[in-house]
Formats: sequence, structure tokens, C-alpha cells
Amino acid sequence: MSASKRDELVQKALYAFYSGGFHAIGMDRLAKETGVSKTAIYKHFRTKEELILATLRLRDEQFRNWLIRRIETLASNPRDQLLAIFDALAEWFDEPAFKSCMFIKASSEYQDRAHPIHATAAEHKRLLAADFTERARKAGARDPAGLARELLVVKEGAIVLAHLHDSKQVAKDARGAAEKIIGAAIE
Amino acid sequence: MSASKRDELVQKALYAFYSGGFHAIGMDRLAKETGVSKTAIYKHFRTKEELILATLRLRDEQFRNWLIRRIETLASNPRDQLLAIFDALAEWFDEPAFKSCMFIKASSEYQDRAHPIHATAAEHKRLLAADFTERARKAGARDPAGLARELLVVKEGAIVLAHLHDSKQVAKDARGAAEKIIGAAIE
DNA sequence: GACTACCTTAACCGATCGGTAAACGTTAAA
DNA sequence: TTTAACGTTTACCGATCGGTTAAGGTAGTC
Repeated sequence: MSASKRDELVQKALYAFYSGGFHAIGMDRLAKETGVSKTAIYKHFRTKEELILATLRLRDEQFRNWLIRRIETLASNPRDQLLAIFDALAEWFDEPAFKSCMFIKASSEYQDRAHPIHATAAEHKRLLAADFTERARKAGARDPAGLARELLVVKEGAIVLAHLHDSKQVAKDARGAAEKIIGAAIE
Repeated sequence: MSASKRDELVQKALYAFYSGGFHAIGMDRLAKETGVSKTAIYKHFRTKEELILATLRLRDEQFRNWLIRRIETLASNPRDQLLAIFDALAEWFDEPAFKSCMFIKASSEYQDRAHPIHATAAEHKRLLAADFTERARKAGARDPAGLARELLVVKEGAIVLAHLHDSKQVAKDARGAAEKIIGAAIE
């Protein structure tokens, strides 16, 4: 399988797991939905878990790239970029395919902290926090890491509630909360 | 099955689903872990889904009762009670059995908004918001429902991150965020 | 034209899935 | 003492689980 073919498989598997759930989607169904035979899948991934981990690595890269690009497009200075996180979230929530966060779902289905899937989810959030921290530092926050963590809390809560309640309202609420938190943390 | 026996089954099923996941725990394993035969379970619940719904109804009642009792013990006036939500959360996170929120996990595994399990999860969060709103009103918030929703966002984010990162640190961060949000919303 | 790389379909493995049925206690009210 | 209610164990149902195997098709390279 060429590298691009393999990426295509992982991308389609990502979509299937994201919209169906990790336990709920079996390998037979996955083969049908990706258009790649089960035999071929197992040629390149030893287990279902390894395939899931590959989808999570792809998702981590895609999501963080998208978010960073989006907030840097929406705002030019670090402080405004921190607030723009929540404008980007609003755009994401508005996509018809939005169904919460893949990593939150992964950690829900694989609860053990020692499990590689759980650990990958935790790492994704840590990488986001690191990016937020750097922006908070540039924005002149007294406690950049603390501000970043507080914003991350708001972001995760917004994602969970956008999946359950009115996502437009949730996006506004999260932005409002972020404004107050940023205001209190900078200067 | 007597009412108390049935409650005991639901309570044990709750624990099993909470610690194992809804799809991951099969009915055979559930029978073994609850000590109630599969035959007897199906005498009182037509499907696995109905049993799950019963566990969620019990969990909703238990959690909201616990939280309300806890914040009213920790603080006497409505404003302090809103902040005490996050002290109660810190206590919850510290329990060894803490593994995120059952309703977040339920909505992760049953993503369709039309699904009864998803709807039950959404309702649980709505009932929490209603309680917070009433306290915010008594505390003199300009927009009680808005403040309640913002605090709910922080609460959900805290739960998700407490399951992934250092829960003590997350509890502190959430409390800090809540302080700023409450301060800006009252008076 | 043979070889290799990579894919397919299709059948199969034992285990488990949600759910049902049969046969057999145990308890307690009539 | 009979009877009904409610439980048990055990086995079974067809479907699906994660994963494997065998046989064959199709490209490109030598």
C-alpha cells in the first residue's frame, strides 16, 4: 500500500470511528466503509488498537493545525488569538458533521490512564495547552501556563456541551467566560 | 424482584457501566458482576438499553442530590454556593473510583441526539443548569441563566480534564476560572 | 513471459454479542 | 398441601466480534 493509500485508509477510518464510536465500529464494517479489505488493513496494522492510534495521531495533527491556523487568521496579536480560540470553536460546532471531540470520546471508551489510547488523548490536550501557554506568555499574562489551563477547561466544557445542548449558545457562553478569564489574567 | 432488589441491580449495573463502558460491558458479564442472572435481568428490563436508561436515571438523582447537598454544606449564601460547586468537584475528583462523568461517556457512546440515552444525558446537564440558574438569581446576577451556563461549561471541562491530566491541578484551575466568571457576573 | 508487490474475495476461527427457552429450586400465601 | 411467583442454572439462538488463511486477480518491472 502506498503511503498516500495508507493515509487515505486512516482518514476514512478516522471518520468512521469519529461518527460511530470505537467499540461500536467493527473491523468488517470498517473494511466496508473505507473500501479497503480487512486483509489489507491487517497487512498494515497488527491490531484494531494500532489502527485507532494511527487515526488519533492523524486527528491530533489535523485538529491542532486547523485550530492554530484559524486563530492566527482571525486575530493578529496573542491576546486576541486566545479569545479567537472560541470563535474557531463556534465555526467547528457549526459544521454538520460535528460530534464532540474524538479524544474526549477516546478517553471515555478507554478509561485506563495506562492505556495507549487514553494516553494519546491526554497528550493531545497537553499539546494544546502548550500552544495556549506560549500565546499567553507573549500576551503578557502573569501566569501563562495557568491562563492556558483555564482556557483549556473552558474549551473542553464547550465541546462537551455543544454536543448536548444548543451549540451556538454554548459557543457564546464559552467566549464570554474566556473574555473574563483573559481579562483577569493579563495586566 | 422486590423494589429494593431491583434498585440493587441497577446500582451494581451503574457501577459496572461507569467503570467499564456501555458497549464494552456485555450482558453476560453484567449478570456475573451484579450477581443477578441474565434471565432475571430480562424479566425486568426488556433490553440492555432500558437497563442503561435506568442506571442513568439513578445516577442523575444520586449525583445532583450529592452535589446540591455538598455545596449547601460548604457554603451558606447563593454566591458562595456557586463557587463551592468547584470545591465539591475537587472532592469528587479525589475519590479513587473517579472516572469522568457517566453522562459525558453516555453521550460519547450514543452520539445521535435523538437517541434516548443521549437525550437523558442532555437532560441531566439541563437540570444542573436549572439549579445553578436559581442560585445565580438569588445571588443577584445580572443574567442568572447566562452565569449558570458559563459555570456549567467550566464544570464539564474540569471533569473531562480531571480524567486526563492532574485532577488536583484541574480542580484549582476550574475554581479560579469560576471565581473570575462569578465576580464579573454579580454586581 | 516470469516474477514480485499488492490488492481482492471468501471462507473460516473461537469468543462474545443481545436476547430467549427449558427445567428446576425456593418461598410463602391460600 | 397445592399453587403461583420469582429466582436459579444451563444451554441455545443467529449475528457479530477481532483476527487469520487460502486462492486468485492485476499491475509494473526485469
